[in-house]
Amino acid sequence: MTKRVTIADVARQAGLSKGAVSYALNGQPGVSESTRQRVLRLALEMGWHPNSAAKALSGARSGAFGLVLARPASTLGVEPFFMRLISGMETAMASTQTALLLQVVPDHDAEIATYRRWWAERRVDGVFLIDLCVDDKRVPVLEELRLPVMVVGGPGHHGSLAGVWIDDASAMVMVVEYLAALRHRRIARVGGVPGMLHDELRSAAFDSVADRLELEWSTTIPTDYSPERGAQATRRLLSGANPPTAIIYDNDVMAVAGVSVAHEMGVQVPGDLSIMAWDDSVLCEITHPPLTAVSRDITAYGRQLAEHLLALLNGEVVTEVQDNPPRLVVRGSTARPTDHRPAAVTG
Amino acid sequence: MTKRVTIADVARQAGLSKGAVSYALNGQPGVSESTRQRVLRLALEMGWHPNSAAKALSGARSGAFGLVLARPASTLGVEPFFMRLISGMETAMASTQTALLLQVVPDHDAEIATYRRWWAERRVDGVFLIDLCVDDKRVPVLEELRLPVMVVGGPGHHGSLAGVWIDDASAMVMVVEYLAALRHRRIARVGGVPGMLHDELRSAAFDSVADRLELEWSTTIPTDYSPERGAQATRRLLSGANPPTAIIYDNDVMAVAGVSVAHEMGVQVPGDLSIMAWDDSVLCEITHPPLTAVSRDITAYGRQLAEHLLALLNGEVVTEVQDNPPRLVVRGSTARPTDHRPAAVTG
DNA sequence: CTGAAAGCGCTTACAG
DNA sequence: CTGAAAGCGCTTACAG
Repeated sequence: MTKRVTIADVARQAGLSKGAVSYALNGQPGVSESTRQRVLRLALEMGWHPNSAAKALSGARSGAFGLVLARPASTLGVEPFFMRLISGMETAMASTQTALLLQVVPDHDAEIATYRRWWAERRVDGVFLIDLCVDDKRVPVLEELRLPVMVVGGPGHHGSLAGVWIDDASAMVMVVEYLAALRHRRIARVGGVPGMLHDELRSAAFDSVADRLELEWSTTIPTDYSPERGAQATRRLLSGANPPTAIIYDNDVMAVAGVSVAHEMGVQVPGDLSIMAWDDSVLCEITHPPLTAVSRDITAYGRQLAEHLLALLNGEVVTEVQDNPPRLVVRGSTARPTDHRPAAVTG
Repeated sequence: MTKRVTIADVARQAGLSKGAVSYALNGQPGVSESTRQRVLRLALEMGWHPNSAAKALSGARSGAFGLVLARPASTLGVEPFFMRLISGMETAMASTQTALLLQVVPDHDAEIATYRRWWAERRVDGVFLIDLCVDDKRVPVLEELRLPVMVVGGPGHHGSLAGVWIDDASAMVMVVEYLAALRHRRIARVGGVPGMLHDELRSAAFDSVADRLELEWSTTIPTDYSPERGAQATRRLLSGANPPTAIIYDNDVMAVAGVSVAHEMGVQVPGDLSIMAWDDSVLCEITHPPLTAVSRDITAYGRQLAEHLLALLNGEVVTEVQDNPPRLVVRGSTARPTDHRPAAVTG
């Protein structure tokens, strides 16, 4: 096991040419079924694996997909989202021996430079584009490079690139309707980064449903998804003269931070304040009270994305695919608000 | 930008042979300084990047390090540890254009198969070995493959492989001494998976310091690092006749779960129960009360590991390196225990 | 200091 | 159905 087995070794052992062995191994026509079986068995016995560099150089695929994360290292570890997404992707990629190349960079310019380098180096067969923004400058670059891309997000705003999206807007409607049904009339949202598409979509949906349901009051406070900013937003909301009775947080970590702030300020959850987290995770289950959350199957989403990128490489036409809609998981952090004032609005 | 620039293009443009250009580009002797500068400038202008497959095939490095994570997808996202480690590694790797190949597998057998495949495919120049166990069966395989390896852990138990370790044993002594100084005499530990080296080291250190300090009582409950098991262990500990006054958790997520269980059971933190988390993270800061924790600079650790793996590839001798020791970050979850019984042990 | 040539291990037309 | 050969884009002895 100290020397690597090449296709020439297998060919010699089989008494065939390298070309014939290659055809047999790759399921190409031009070789009899019995020969193919014999070669396959022999390659397995001899412990042959294709040299990935040789394979890539001779025009085949590099056998890797790329994922660039342009978030600060500090934020990265916090949300379970990424690791879930990655492990979902790998589930689908494992069957085709495709590896995942991961790169962490500081910003979108460095991300674009990475795509250009990967393209020139022929490093990857395709990439996943994450954290899609409105007017995203990465999109035209990827279109120009003609690198196969699967966008994590949408709908729309990714030009001619393919993508898989989850319907956050409908989920937001569901969430607000749920809170309204509990008789909440003052609902706040601790949002994400304006300009990021999913944040814009959630904001727009939130505003429109608040309008339609004729809520007494509603507002969105933008954040950078960090627990610090989530806590700060919560303090600001709760110290107003007429605080909200429910807050929707754009991620799990900020929601947990929100619960802590409520505790600190002596605000009862869910008695005085209902709290909702957007992405469900184990964090939502272990806090006290456990958090009602919008749950998306991130692992399945990752799998979908990888499967569609593989399909794209196989020449299938993929444009915009919708993944399963989020579900509402009701736990202990949401309830009908305690009435401190005379009922006015509700009939 | 639609056609990739090769070394032949650069050579033609420069009026040199491909060999000369290669020497110039790689800083090899055999080319004048002025020629080298001219070639370098030209390559940059033309947007040349080496085709990674060609480079790897002609005997050079593949330009990638591999990391296999053999943990279930469910556990993966939860601990911020991995993403921090990874982003630290990438910091060091970015300067040498080395990419990180990430693979998630179900168990150690699949992990070993991945190493064998990567070796045969010449996919990676080296790998990081994580979650080191006592009598780890991955170690002899990697020794046999002669693949450059940097072990994340130790000390010892990794044969002839190189590794970087953090002194968890001393940290455990520091932690227990701190709790003992607060007059805790009944200390429990919610540990990790027996057989994993760092768990064994922490357990041994815990037992020995408990012994030396003549604690009234001490115990370790093993878990799988999941919050469920952490919560379960906490319930068991707190419902005993004579519960501990302090619990040390082997990760942040279980510590947070422990706080929730205490809340549920009406146990005051830190009045009735002091809680300590092993790896500090933003989770420890956002809970109420914020958690006292053992803090390790995971990003720096990742950087160290990558730097040493690069050094190993450059022919430097690396055996066993010790990284900075952990620090104790005192927050609100630890305090002197409220005395419910007549003082007996302390003078 | 420079150029021509072989070779890395595959794939893929092209003849037989 | 099979074999001999060229080629992918680099690196690296080997001559000059």
